[in-house]
Amino acid sequence: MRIREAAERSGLNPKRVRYYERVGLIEPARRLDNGYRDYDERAVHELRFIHRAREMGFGLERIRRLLALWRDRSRPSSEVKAVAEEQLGELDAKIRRLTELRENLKHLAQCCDGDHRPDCPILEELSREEAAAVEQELDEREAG
Amino acid sequence: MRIREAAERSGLNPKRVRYYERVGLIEPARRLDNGYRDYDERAVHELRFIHRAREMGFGLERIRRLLALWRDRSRPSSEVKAVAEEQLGELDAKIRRLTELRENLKHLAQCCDGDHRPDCPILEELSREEAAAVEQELDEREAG
DNA sequence: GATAAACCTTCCCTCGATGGGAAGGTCAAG
DNA sequence: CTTGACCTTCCCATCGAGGGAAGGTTTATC
Repeated sequence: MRIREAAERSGLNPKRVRYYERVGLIEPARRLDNGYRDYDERAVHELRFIHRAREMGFGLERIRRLLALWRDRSRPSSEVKAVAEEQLGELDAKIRRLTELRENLKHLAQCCDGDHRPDCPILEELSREEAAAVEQELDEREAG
Repeated sequence: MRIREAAERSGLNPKRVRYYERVGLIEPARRLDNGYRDYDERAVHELRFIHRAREMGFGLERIRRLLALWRDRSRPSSEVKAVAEEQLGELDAKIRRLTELRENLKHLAQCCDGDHRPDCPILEELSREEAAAVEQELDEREAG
């Protein structure tokens, strides 16, 4: 099976498959006489695993660890769960940050009339002179 | 005022200031005789504006538009609001996506015993043989 | 046997928004 | 005169790909 078929059957495309090989996520494929990569069912399974893990939002480093655990038939499920908890922690952090940004911006946007006049609390907020800048400067003078 | 001071007073660092200049977010700075960039208070105000907009989560292209509106004293606030609404839409989409990922993964992790045994619903989910793959293949055969 | 198409290969560039660091110029204090 | 703190430009790395060039192979069709 050449790369296109392996890619299609795992939900990927050839570029991504080559990329995953290049970064060492999968073993370098065997080559046919003409230099083409040659895949078997086992490889397709691994590629599908990677595809699904990407869909679930895992980064490639985390997928690398999940693959190692998957291959190890005697893994303790606690280790898999640990990877998942890490991922969950990251997701939580990102969601929290984005939600803060959203709430903040939503508030400002609600306060903006959105008419033909130039006054806008959003721009005012962005250009506000702030005590923080002064504090920062003081901090740095003292530290230096 | 040289770049370090301008950067500090706007909450940035010199690298970012040069970068913003390079991508055309700010005008190229005047140069001193020795080639050093020279900034005034107005430049610091712009840099601070950019810094705060970044903190609020805006990307540089959106900031470019906000800067243009900020400079235009006769802007209608509706245009500023429109930029903010775009940003809000993006934030919402990202949050929705991340929340879906989180709920899905949280569910799987809860179902995982997390003990010394190898059985794990997370790995099972990732390696599950799926009708979807077959369907996709069929779709593509038909299309081709 | 020619030709076109659909593949395959490697290689490099692009994205966003920086950070790191090299190599070299400038300036003030000790 | 040297040290150190600046400044300059330049290139490389990140993450996870996609785009596309340049060139080789195979398959189908005429």
